[in-house]
Amino acid sequence: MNASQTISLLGYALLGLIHQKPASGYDLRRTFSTTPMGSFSDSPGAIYPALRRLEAAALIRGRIEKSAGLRQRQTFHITAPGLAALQQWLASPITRLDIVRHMDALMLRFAFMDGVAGPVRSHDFLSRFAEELDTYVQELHTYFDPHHSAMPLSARLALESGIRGYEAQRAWARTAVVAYARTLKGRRPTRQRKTRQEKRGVPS
Amino acid sequence: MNASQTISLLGYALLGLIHQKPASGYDLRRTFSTTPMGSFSDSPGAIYPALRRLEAAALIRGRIEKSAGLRQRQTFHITAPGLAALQQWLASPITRLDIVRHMDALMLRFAFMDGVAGPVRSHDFLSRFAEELDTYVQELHTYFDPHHSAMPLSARLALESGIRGYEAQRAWARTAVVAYARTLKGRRPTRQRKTRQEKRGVPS
DNA sequence: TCACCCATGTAAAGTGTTACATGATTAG
DNA sequence: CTAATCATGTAACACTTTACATGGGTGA
Repeated sequence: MNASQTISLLGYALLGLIHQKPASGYDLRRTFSTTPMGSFSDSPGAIYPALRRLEAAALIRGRIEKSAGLRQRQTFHITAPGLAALQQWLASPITRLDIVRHMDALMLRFAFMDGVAGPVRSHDFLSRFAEELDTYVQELHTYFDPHHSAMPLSARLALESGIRGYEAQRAWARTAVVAYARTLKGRRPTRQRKTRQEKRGVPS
Repeated sequence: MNASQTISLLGYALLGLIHQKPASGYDLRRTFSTTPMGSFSDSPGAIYPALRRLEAAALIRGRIEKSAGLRQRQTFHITAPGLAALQQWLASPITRLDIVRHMDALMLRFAFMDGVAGPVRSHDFLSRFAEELDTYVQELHTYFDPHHSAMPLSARLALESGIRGYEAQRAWARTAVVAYARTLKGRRPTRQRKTRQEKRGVPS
């Protein structure tokens, strides 16, 4: 509830994973080193301090387990304020800045969205995402068209690569919106109908 | 030549831009705020200290200009060691880690490559890039195939988005390799033939 | 005169990187 | 016995972010 606390992207990644399933620091490190979440560093110097920050903010709580004869192991669980922080983060609007410089954060938010906020929110997020991508792609084109002939070949190609990347994201978002629309089959109230999310998907 | 100095990605971006054309801090800020290089922050708190670090390392040199009646303005030029550092950076191998976590750095390197190292190097870089992408895309698929059915829809889609993105990059790289091959028309010695780069493109 | 653009900077705070350290258990 | 894996941590360092500060010139 403390208004001044900020949470880094790594912090949200940890919070989201712990929400899916309680985990130790070591578990989280392994998630980062063995799954496509590998865009996060698995270094202990990043993860353990981040966990301590989350715990200090009361967003997670650790329980020491001495089950096997191994070294003590602390499993973290999410708290009510932790879940609230996660939901608030997922609900924040998509800005141009997010598109230009924080695509990774947007994708992370979306990855957690079904389990935390439900498929209706996921669908809404995707439509907004596609819209925002659309305007940015147009922006890139209006820069590219008059400038491209004066650029070195590699610079021009690099810019094209970026544009292609954003276009691919947009195409993906559009098909994903359709996938959700099919899943949410027909009736769908104006906004949402109680978030019942545990209905499908989430094994937790 | 100091072996211990490290240069941040922002530092290389500045170095590369200054190599293309001498510029002041303000010029560089405007490049970041008005072109697709906007993935870098245009905040003075990042740029001016970075410029001072580069200058302290003797990679760039600033000349004060008082041309118009405006406030003093310092234009930075690249030095011989600066160009060497840039070339060394561009020549460094493409690693898996680059693909997973530093795609932005790879694209930046490529954007500068024609002007600094010549089109032959650009072509070689792209082939290596496509190869490395290929193995990573396969890696992602071998993770995705057994896991996707157990993932929440949004998580699965987020992963698919990542895979699509890498595949788009790969497709782009392949067409770009062809574009270079056409440009380098026919004869092309085993390695390189003197780097003559000013032949085409670079307006500088 | 007021606001805005040019142009450069500083200071505090927080975070990630790198490298090192510790100690128990298990497989060969 | 040795190496690898489990499991957690600390310390130094450099970097980016954010916010503030300064001061001249220009257009309304």
